[in-house]
Amino acid sequence: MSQQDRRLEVSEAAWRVIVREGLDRTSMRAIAQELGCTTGVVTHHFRDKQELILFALNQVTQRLQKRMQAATEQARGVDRLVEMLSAFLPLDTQRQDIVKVWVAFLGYAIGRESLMAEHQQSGAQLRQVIIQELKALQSAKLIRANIEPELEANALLALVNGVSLDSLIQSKPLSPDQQQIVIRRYVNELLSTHAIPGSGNP
Amino acid sequence: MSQQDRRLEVSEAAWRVIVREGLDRTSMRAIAQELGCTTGVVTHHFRDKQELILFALNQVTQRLQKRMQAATEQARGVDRLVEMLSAFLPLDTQRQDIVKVWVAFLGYAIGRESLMAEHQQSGAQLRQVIIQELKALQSAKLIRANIEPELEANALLALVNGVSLDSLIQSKPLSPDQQQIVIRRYVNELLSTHAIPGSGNP
DNA sequence: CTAACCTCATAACAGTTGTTATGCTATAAC
DNA sequence: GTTATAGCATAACAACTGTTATGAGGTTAG
Repeated sequence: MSQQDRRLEVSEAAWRVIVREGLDRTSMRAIAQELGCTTGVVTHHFRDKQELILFALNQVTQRLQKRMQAATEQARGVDRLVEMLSAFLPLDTQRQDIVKVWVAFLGYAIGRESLMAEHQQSGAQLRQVIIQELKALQSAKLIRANIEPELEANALLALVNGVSLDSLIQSKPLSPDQQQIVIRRYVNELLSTHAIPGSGNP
Repeated sequence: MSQQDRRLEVSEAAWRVIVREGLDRTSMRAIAQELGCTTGVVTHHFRDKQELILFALNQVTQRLQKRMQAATEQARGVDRLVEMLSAFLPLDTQRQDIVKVWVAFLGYAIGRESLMAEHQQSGAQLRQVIIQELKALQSAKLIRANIEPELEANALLALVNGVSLDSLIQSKPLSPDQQQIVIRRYVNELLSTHAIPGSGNP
């Protein structure tokens, strides 16, 4: 087993503890115990806890990007945009865990400028991908020309993030079908075949 | 100064520490120091830390509800719905702090069933208010009759939550104007005068 | 005045934290 | 076989945590 794989094992053990017990109770000893080892493993493969936390956080964004990349090659046109956005939705237990870990890290980043910067960086990357996709759809005349991709990219990511949170904080959360309906409803608003209401375009 | 006021003072000191240093670094001693006292004040007015955390969290939801209530009495029709939703947006520094504290608590609630239940409870309350408002707008024939208020309430709250997070995790966050535009764009989709596209209504 | 009480400072407690140093064991190099 | 190194267990460290007990000072009630 390579060193990189061992780091991944530690990181995944950390994930499990975070989801089960919370980030603040995710101590070095708890991670080691989850892995069936002692803290020696953790300290040997990671300089300190901050490096471990950063590694585990990067695993979150890396998996999300991988999922979005996979969705990119699955469909075309507007459907592809919807698929890309759906990659973030907690439609299965795996992605539900990702959301939980992500939220735990986000809350942990409050009051920590450097960690919040990590979130912003990965957020900016995702934003760029969506912007590119929106511009391509505009060129293909599939969505309206009078919308700003930079604004709508934020809006779409906001909606996806919000729907993801919904599964955590709502006692009656949206079903997987409903989650995608909500996304599609907003995307519909961007279609070029779509009637334009009075307000909303200053 | 009444006991209740003193509890509020402690709670507000806790807020400041949370926003500045993060929830996990918000110790009893840090709160006391922020207040200019010792831990004696904190331990005297709160049985233990859990009670303090719960009180501070309830302050978040209470303030949000108060803001929404105030918005309710300010406008009518669809504008009132938009105003109610805008009450949650981080349009000023005060509400930005509320969002930060809220996110910190939400991340803290991961792996803590009881705390997450608190979030779900307040979420359910807000949901009910929005559902009632949507039903009223349906009765007034201001929004379409063929939408499900229960679903759209989740969607609207999801969008609001997502836009709030956007101000934290996006390097180029939406401006206050843009935030409301996004909300209004989705609400427009619900208007009865609005054309209905092919998909999106199963 | 005196006694009760509320408010809070102080100090000590046991437990947990991240970090570090040390040493064991197995594998690989020569 | 000897040596070197990687992988890890173990233990000890100081710092910090929430909690509790004790007592001081000020206010109020009788």
